[in-house]
Amino acid sequence: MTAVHLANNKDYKTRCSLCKIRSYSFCRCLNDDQLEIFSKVSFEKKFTDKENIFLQNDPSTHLYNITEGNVKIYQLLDDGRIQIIGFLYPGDFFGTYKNNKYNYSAEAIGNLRVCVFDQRVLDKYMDQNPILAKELLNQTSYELTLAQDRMTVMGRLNAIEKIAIFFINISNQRKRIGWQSNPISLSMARQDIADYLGLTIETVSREISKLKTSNIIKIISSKQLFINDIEKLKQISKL
Amino acid sequence: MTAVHLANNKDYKTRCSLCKIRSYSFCRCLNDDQLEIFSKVSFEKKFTDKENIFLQNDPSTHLYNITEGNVKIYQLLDDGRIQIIGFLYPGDFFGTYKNNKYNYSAEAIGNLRVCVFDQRVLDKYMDQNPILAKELLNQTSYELTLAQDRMTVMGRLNAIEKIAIFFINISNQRKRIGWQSNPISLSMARQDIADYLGLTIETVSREISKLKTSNIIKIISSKQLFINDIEKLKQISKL
DNA sequence: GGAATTAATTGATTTATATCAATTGTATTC
DNA sequence: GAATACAATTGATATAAATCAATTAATTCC
Repeated sequence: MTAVHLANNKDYKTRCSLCKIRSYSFCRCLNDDQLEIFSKVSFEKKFTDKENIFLQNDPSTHLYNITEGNVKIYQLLDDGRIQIIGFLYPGDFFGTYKNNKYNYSAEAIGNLRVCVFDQRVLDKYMDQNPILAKELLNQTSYELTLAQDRMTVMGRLNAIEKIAIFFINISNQRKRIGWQSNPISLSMARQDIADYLGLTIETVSREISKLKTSNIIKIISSKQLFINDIEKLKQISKL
Repeated sequence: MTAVHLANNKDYKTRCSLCKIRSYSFCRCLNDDQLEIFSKVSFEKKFTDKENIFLQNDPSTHLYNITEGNVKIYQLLDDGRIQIIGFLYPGDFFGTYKNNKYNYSAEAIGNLRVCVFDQRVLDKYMDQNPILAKELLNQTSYELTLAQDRMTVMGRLNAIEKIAIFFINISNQRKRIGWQSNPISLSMARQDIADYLGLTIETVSREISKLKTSNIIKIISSKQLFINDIEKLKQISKL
């Protein structure tokens, strides 16, 4: 088959056209013809649990889009202190669209499938497809508002308030991708929650226990919990 | 003069073509012809010290670009706690490019001049000028990396480390716009520094005093200080 | 399925920062 | 230029969260 033949054949299935999470992803803005080309400027890659996708300060060459699994992005200090910047889900993108080095390290949580884009190729592609540039701008702007909200959480909320908003956010995240919002599952370890909220594992554990004792949540298992009183939880979170 | 006449007359000066901070601003990506049109989709507005440009949760209609002066953007909690998200300088933009409401309040520090863009008009303009969409994406991506760095500062650095990195950032910011990097001026009050770093005014004051006692900085006046030992300051900041 | 390993919880104590309070320093105003 | 108001510093104490330590719970692996 020639390239022209491929482009004209409506039945031919590209990787993109088969993609299940496309409607949650930045590439949703592209039509079938655009997608045809788009699937040629990207490729798929797999990672396993705890595998690094890239490290902070590595020369940044690619942008990644999650198609399956979860990713943890984090920054490390010389003395070993860690700050988890975010937990990412299918449809989320990470890496960098431009800049010269990655601003954080990225690690797979469980089995992971990502769509990989070469920065320069993506950049060129956008010149022909302003709609994609606008969509990426949209998504990045939204990411920025989330990051700004998190500054307030990190700077001004106390431990119990941080935990409360963390649970509410997970619940909302589930709703957003069409899952039931209530029994929520904590895919990450307690230490990861601590490193995400700027607390210690002991404080996280204690505050969760307090929420349990006051019957606001019910611990099904250490990684699975039921929110008994969402209103009280919202009230505690202050946001 | 007709519109055609205007567009062809190279001597005609639009507001944009006279703008002094354009080279530091997202509109630097536009050529003269594009700028001609661009200056018609924006207008100028002035604010005085402590005046609000907009409040958090106001319906978001405009994007602002600072041409002169400084802006403080912040989030408020019901109980009065405040988190300053950022201090903005000429060339910085704020507000929102899309979304339905502003994610923070914005207030003028001193006399302020801004360039105001209607969201919808800007959005349409980008369809014709992908270069502008890409430039805004670039800038927003960069903003996002700064916000991510700040998560680590807020979540994992202690008071003295926060103050150190704050001073270093101001020094770098000055370099970036071509000012001398050393005697730095703190245009904001101690309380604002505290609200920016997630500390109290007393802690900020004490930590600054410690840096003075250990001769790392020299206080010229409460709003003007000289960095004696930038290396030691960097070392403290951990970043 | 029991031993070994790792993760999470709970307790005791310390510590960094907040809070409360007073003082000093710096503008502003008449 | 004294009087007033506001901003910044310094001191004493309280407290939320960290640290250190032990125990319990949940996985992993022969």
